[in-house]
Amino acid sequence: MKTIKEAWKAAVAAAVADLLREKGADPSIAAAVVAETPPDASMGDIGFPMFPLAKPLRMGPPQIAVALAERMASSKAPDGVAKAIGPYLNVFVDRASLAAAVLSARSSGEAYGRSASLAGTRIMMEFSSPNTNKPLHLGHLRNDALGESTSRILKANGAEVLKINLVNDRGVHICKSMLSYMAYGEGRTPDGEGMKSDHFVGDYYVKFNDLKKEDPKAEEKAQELLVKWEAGDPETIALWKTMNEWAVGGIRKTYERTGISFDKYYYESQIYLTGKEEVQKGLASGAFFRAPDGSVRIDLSPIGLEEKVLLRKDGTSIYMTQDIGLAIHRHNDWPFDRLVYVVANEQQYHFKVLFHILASLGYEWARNLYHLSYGLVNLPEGRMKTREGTVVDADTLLDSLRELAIEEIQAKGREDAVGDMAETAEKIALGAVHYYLAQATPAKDMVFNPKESLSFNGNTGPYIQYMGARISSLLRKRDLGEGKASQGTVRPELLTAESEWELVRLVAAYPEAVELAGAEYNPAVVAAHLYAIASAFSKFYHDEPILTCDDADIAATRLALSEAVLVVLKNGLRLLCIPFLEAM
RNA sequence: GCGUUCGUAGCUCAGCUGGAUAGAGCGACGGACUUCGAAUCCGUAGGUCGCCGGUUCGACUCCGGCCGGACGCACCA
Repeated sequence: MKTIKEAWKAAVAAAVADLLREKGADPSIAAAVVAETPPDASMGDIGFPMFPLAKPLRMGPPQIAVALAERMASSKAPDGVAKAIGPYLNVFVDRASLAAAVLSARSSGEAYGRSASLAGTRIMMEFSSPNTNKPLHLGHLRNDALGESTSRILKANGAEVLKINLVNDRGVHICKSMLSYMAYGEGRTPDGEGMKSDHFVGDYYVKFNDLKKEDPKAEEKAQELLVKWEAGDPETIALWKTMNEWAVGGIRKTYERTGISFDKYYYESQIYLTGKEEVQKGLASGAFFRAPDGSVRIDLSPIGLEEKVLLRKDGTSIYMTQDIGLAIHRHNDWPFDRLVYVVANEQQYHFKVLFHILASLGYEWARNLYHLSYGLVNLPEGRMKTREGTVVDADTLLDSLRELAIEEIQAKGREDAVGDMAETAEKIALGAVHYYLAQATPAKDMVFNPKESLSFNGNTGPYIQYMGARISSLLRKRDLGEGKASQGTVRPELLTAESEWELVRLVAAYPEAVELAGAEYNPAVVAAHLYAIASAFSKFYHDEPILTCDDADIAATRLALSEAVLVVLKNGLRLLCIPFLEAM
């Protein structure tokens, strides 16, 4: 579709340039013609507004459209016709040729929707970044889904992507769960208690609140424990290691469950001291300065901010120091063209400053750092709060969604048709969550309504999965010899119904959606497109007989269209980390 | 106070980067299964796109100012 659009755009621009020359106007403005999509297929497939040409041509937009339509009719144009519709010049592309192109998507398989728009670009994606004192919650699920699916989308556009996870495994919050375990643990283990290990650790972190009530010095003691940890106290390190293994082990299980993976893990405990040297270098080069109190700072007035401390007067580093060192360290590990940080929008200031600092140090690649900022996930009752116990934990959420999916399968009596019911239910649950998270624009805060995501109706992941399952069912039946499709010939020109044409257009436009999603780091673009296709297919399926069609050629062609739709659904769902289901 | 960001149907979200009558889903109401899977489809109701100006042939979209919410403005991470 893209190439067709561009061919028409070039043809229209050429005709406009001719017209401008005839009228003695500057022909160079013809290059600025814009191609858009008319609101309704009955108005054409590509639209060119004539308004901007009115002044230079000293003609009304409708007359310009007419003049151009005549000119294009006699000249050599791509397949299709251009018509004047009011102040627009609209192109009706040749349906048979576009349909033929769309049906060929079947043989492209997984390659359909890939582009080379980012070929040769190395992109490092940092996401998830869990703390090792508690299990993942709903907010992490948004981060993970955004990071993983954006990575897949970038790869689909030809980029080489390295996914990395920075585990926050040190600090006073980690010490709190350790202190709490020292007080209440009595040598218990996750295995002994039959608990998922990250939840086990998380429970002790929560119990720290009890500890504070019993022991007013608990906060102080946590600080002291951190000092012991930094000093390398063997007993402290041993407990820290044990509890971290529990936490990280459990978190990794959740990643496996949700289909998230990383190419490389970084641990904060191993790198939190890096960056000091870089700050010293910056001091030497004059990018930073030493304040009267002895601390090292940077003047941020060039970006409209004040000063930022980079090294304390005692020479110890802070969060920013660490991130400076880490970015440089990573670029040495794997020289990237771009580095994308998937981090909540509350850290916008941090990244703005970080990027400026790295640029001040003279790193060329610092210009291609990007903070993929996303909003909070709230509940209908308001914000999730650890203290109030309103945090929706990821495993529990998936468990309850799975239970609901099982109930639904049972209610429809599809236990046998589905095969492994537990596995199917799990995939539906994952589809529900990942789609719900994907369909919202990343930058915005969103409300997660558990009840709504469970409904499996309307604009949801399961709805899209369902359309995939229906098409799969048609293909199974065809393979079993049902219907006449296998005796017919696929003839693209037979796709004449409006619902068929709508599907052709949407399948044809899918690669552009993937490209746009990549350019914007926005999986919601793919989600919206998939829903549009699923919805259009549902209408088509309802209105037109496919397998049961009497005409063998029509049956074969409609089935071929369904297969093309299936290719898009499969490819698109994969980009969104939503499992595809043959049956549900 | 300053900065960033968001404000579209009762609720949850789209709106192709400035174009044609502002769209979906949920919820409400009313229809469609002896026929390829009804986890579906069709219809009705519901909007001064927060408010006021500006730029433009044209603004939900860009600019300015208000109003309202969120998040920042650490020698915490």
